[in-house]
Amino acid sequence: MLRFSTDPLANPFYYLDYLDYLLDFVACRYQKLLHPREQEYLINFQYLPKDARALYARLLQRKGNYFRVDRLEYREIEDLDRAIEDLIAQQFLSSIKGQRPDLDVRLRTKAELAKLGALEALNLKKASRGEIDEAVLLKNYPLPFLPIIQLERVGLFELCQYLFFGNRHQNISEFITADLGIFRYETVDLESAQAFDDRSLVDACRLVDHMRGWAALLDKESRKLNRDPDTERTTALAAGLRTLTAMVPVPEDTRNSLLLRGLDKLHLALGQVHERLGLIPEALSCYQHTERAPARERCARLLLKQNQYPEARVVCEQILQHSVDPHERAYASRQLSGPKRTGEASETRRFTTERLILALTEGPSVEQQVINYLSSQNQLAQHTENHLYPGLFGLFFWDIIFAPIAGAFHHPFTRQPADLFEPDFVRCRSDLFRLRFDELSSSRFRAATLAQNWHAKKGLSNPFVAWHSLELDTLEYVVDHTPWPALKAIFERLLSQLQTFRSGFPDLLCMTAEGYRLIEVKGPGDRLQSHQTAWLNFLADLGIPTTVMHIEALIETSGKSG
DNA sequence: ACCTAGCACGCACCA
DNA sequence: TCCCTCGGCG
DNA sequence: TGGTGCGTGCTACGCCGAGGG
Ligand SMILES: [Mn+2]
Ligand SMILES: [Mn+2]
Repeated sequence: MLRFSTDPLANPFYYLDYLDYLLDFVACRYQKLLHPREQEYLINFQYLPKDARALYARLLQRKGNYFRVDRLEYREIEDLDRAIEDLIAQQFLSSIKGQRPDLDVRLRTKAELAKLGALEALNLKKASRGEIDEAVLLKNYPLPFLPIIQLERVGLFELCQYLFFGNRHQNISEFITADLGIFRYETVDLESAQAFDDRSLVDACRLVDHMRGWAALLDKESRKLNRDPDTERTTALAAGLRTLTAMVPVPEDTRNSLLLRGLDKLHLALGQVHERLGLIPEALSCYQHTERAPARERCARLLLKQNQYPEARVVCEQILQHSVDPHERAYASRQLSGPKRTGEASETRRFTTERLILALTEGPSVEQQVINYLSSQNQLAQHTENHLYPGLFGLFFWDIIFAPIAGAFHHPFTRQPADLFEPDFVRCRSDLFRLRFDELSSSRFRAATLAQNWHAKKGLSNPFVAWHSLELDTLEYVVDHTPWPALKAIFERLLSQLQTFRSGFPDLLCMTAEGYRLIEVKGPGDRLQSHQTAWLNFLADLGIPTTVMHIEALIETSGKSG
């Protein structure tokens, strides 16, 4: 693995080691994807003095692009002014000199503005921060010079980061949290690892990511406008939404799943905002660009709203034919089964249902209170929910999940292979899976693999294994008390669509000497969700005792009235 | 994949 | 005055 | 009354301190 030290005493420039590693990694593997100008800037950067590179690395990790020089305090950087000069000379920083009066206000604290008399002069003693910024700027209140620098070339470093991680949310701090052991990652083979091999694809992915960011902003704005309406802002939002929607690219290379996944989510997000604004036809056309759930369901609902019954019916039939998403399927079958009658569920329930009256208290969760109750009845229960069978899956198939398939891993901080939730994840590893299923039919192999991987991998990130909420004993107990055909069927269902079927498992595992049962707790007002019903039925069909426990609050009859 | 995903909860609306 | 959020940090 | 739809909030490293209310 990587040899780093995050100890600032022993290695004051530890964070620069990380940036250097990342840039070097990118320069080696992605040189062909970088434009000549970009390569040039990266070389210039590496030739800068250490202080300058360190300052840049520090600022790159901070929020925003503008910084007050008088507020910079980094002990390891000996000559700050020199570092700033060097960075400015190579255009990695620029100096803001009076061109941005808004920054002169925004980067000062309220206390500072008060001391300068701005608040008193403009009657802003009780104003909020936002009002102050606006008013001081508007009134052009004279403020003394404030040295401010602007971070430049941010886009280039974002590009490098994107090439390294293959996503927008991981950054240099991964190096630190990993080195400190806060997150631990499986070691993966990075010999020929490349996240991208085509610049236009990188640009497309980054564009889609940016657009999703804007879509998220519009989403937030539309929620706000739903709460307190404002016609002017609604018009502006609709215009922005139209513009953004018109900009959505049509992918040239439809084989790249990273891009397609981003586009799917973008279409869904835009459709939802349109819906919230009541722009039904526009929402429909967004949803029609993707088959990712719940796009088809939203289509059906909107068509119904427009009284286009035959069209809605067709979409529902498509859902039942092509979608595995339990929510979509439940909706579609409800619609197609005609006018609903009470008590008639779309899918017959094969699990049992119980009622339990408890004196519910404030603090602990309903699930915990049921565990306490069961414990008072001498029954041992744990809140395992989505961690039990997926956890077993993760441990039994660990080496297959992290198998060195081409393109699956491209940096050292990988939680999961890039194609984990793609439809052909299993197909690309079909021999491995076939063999493993064979091996697992031996109870001895199951026991050995479970314990072995538990100890060998303990603490390493795996999307299916929640180390903190599980114990080996519990897993061994469940493996011992589940017939292999049932376990196999659960794994196969999981594998049929990992993203969809990794959730919806019952809350509690309740263990006795003879065997276990699974309990989904439903507090007052809580209801079964479609994917929960689907798993409950599936598990019950396998002969695993499965119960929904509806909790009713014990009403206190004595005490104060009212 | 914290620029998410899964879960519970609360309220409105309907027959 | 306290309390809360958020950003910086290892 | 139960069945729905839909919005919200919580939680994910944890500590510390500045800033704001
Ligand atoms: Mn639950
Ligand atoms: Mn529950």
